[in-house]
Amino acid sequence: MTLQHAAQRDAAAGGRVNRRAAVLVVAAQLFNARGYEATSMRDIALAAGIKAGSLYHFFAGKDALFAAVYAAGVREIHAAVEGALEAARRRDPWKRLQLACEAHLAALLAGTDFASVVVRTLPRPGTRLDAALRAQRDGYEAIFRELVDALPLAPRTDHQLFRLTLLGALNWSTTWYRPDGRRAPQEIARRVVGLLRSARDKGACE
Amino acid sequence: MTLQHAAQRDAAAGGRVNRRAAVLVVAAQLFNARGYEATSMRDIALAAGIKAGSLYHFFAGKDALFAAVYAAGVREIHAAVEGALEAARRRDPWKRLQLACEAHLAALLAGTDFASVVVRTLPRPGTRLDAALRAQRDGYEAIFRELVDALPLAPRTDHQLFRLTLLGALNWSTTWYRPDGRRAPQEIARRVVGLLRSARDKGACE
Amino acid sequence: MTLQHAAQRDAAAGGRVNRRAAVLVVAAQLFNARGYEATSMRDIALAAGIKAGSLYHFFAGKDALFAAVYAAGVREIHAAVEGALEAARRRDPWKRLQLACEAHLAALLAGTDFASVVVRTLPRPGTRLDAALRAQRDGYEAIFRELVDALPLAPRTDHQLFRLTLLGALNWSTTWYRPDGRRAPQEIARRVVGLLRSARDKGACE
Amino acid sequence: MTLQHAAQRDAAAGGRVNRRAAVLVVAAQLFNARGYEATSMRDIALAAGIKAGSLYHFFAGKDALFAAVYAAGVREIHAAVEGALEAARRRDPWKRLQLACEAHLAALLAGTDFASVVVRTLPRPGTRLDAALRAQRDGYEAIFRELVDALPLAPRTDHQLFRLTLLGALNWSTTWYRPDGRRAPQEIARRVVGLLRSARDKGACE
DNA sequence: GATGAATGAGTTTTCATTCAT
DNA sequence: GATGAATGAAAACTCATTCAT
Repeated sequence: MTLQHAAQRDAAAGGRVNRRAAVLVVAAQLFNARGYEATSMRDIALAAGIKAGSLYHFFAGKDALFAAVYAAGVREIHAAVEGALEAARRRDPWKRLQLACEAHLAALLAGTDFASVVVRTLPRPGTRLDAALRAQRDGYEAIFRELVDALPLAPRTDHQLFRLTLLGALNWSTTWYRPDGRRAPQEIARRVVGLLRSARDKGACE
Repeated sequence: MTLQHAAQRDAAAGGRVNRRAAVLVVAAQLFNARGYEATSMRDIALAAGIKAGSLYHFFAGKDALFAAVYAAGVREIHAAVEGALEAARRRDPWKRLQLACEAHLAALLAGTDFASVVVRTLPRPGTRLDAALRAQRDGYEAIFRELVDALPLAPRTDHQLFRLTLLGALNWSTTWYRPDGRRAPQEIARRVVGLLRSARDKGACE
Repeated sequence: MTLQHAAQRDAAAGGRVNRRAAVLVVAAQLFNARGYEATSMRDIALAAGIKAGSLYHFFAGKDALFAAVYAAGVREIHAAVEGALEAARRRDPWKRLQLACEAHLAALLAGTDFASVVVRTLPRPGTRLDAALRAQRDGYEAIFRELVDALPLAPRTDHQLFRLTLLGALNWSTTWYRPDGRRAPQEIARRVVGLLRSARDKGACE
Repeated sequence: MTLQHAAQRDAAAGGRVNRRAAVLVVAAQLFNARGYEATSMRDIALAAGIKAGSLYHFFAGKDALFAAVYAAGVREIHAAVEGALEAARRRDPWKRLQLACEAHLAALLAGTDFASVVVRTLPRPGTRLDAALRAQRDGYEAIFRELVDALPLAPRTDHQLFRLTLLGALNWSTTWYRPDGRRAPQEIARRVVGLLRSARDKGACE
């Protein structure tokens, strides 16, 4: 959001201010639409209105550019979720989880391309890039570890698997969600949490 | 499974038998490990022990080869799930869903590369390839539509979202599952279903 | 003509008789439509209803196949012109030239693809193929040398250039002639000869 | 001419100046010597002293490169003929036609490879390239339409066929002309026009 | 005769990257 | 900062030809 706004402001101002930010924005769009491999540096340069060689003034290479996009994506989701939790500091654990999920999914499905990239453009496993990005993502997911651990779940519930199931269901929605659908991202998130809540916190069945 | 076995048998026999099947197997491995774009026809040919040009005797092009791999994957998962359901024809709906999920996840996480490709190597959206593969997958997912519709879910439950949540959680596990983990695919599947079950069916525990 | 008829007869008879002739026919079509380089042996095989490898039972290679097509074309034009001249043995030289030109142009523009290939698909100069084909064509063009030499042209007329001008004008028509045009090949030929005749044989101007 | 001179000057100067022009020159040579299909981008790059990939900085592809060569050829012939006509504005129609033909044939037979390509390297009919080039050529040939229409030809003479005959005879000479021949291009042109003139214009000799 | 498989050399084209200007 | 030129490596794919069956 921030990045995109900055870029748009610059462009509108005919400004030379933050070319780097503008590059990031179009790169995010393209990576998101076509994937990492299928997006060429030339494509990005063209969309950014500069020449391919100029990209290397801002980023060491394609990997670095992608990493920057990814990092921006993680920051964006992170900020959205933290913001939501900030505003609900005193609510009960389920409500907090629900709000976090709503923010998470809104960022993924209705936010900028930066957020989508994080979930949709998986770095090739095993690469150096992969390790770097994984670290970023893990930092973010720690939030959900805390949120889930705070839930009054039945004993013997596997908290880790609960978290992975929840995030998996949410993240997977990027493969089927269509913006014109009849459910807004927030509602989807609320309902998914609802599916996993039910009798969970009454300690009933395992 | 069949394909891989056939190919290995042939190779072991020093046989000339089914080169096409052997190509499919290594292609599945590579597509799975690196993704579609990052896997070159040369890589596949090299791994298959033939020259790159020879691939075009068996497959019209890279797209066609990928489609064949994908189709084999869908068939494999489909067969596994249908087999499991066949053997449990008289069981209650939740049990049937659980068995289907176990078979689904076992195929994805412990099966051949064909199965994994279906979930992990998403074709670029909008391509002709994408449409073709989507059709194949949709056919398979119809099974789960039936299984979910058969559940005694609380009224006003969104069946579609229930199904998408379940499959999302299962499919997403391909991004975090490690074979050396302490949970077998079947157990993971059982527990995920458990998380979604709980009091869903009017509070009764299985 | 002969070749094509033979091939059609064979095909109609479901016959296995003269596969070679059938290959020649489709090769002529393709060479004519696309040129030598742009026509692949596979294309030819496909159009002939056989597999590419089988072509090599009939022809030593692509060059040989083309040479055979070309030779058939030369023979065809040759036969047409000789036939016309045969039937006009006693006519005056201009009439004989006119009839020859009519036959020549009819073969090129309204005959089989064999004839067109001779004029439209020039072999790459300098190749062995080129030399071979040039010989064939030269044999044929000798006819026109005789016909032109028999004309009562004004003294000091360059007979060779007259012949080259005439044949050039005729042959070049393959680049602009459209079958739906308002002039039939024979009429075109007659008129071209007419343009070159005029006062020629009155000994007037040079 | 201009292009070639520029390129040669650059090369002689060891200059870095106009690589694009140099590429055009060698491309014209090769297209002319071998034809479109038989000339590879590698061949051109090699002859131009650059790597194959570098060609794509100057031309979008092989088609575009050929089109550029062809356009240069048309321009060249066009300029030569217009120049000749310019210098003979007040001459009689037959003389003007003769001068145009001389310029045309000199360009084809003794000019650069650009000019020859126009007549000798026919694009495959039906392709997009074909249509583009045909338009270029048609523009040029309009000159001859005017020149022929200005002739005092006998009534009922088909002007179009007269023009096609003339140009056909001239253009076809590229298939038999050898530079060491005893007739210079201009003389050939003059004589061809002479053959078509004769008593055409009401029996008067020039 | 016929063919399916295979190949080696080739095709056009793309791409991330470098660097002198 | 910016770029035009250049490159080396690689991409997908084609092709004429061979040969065991």
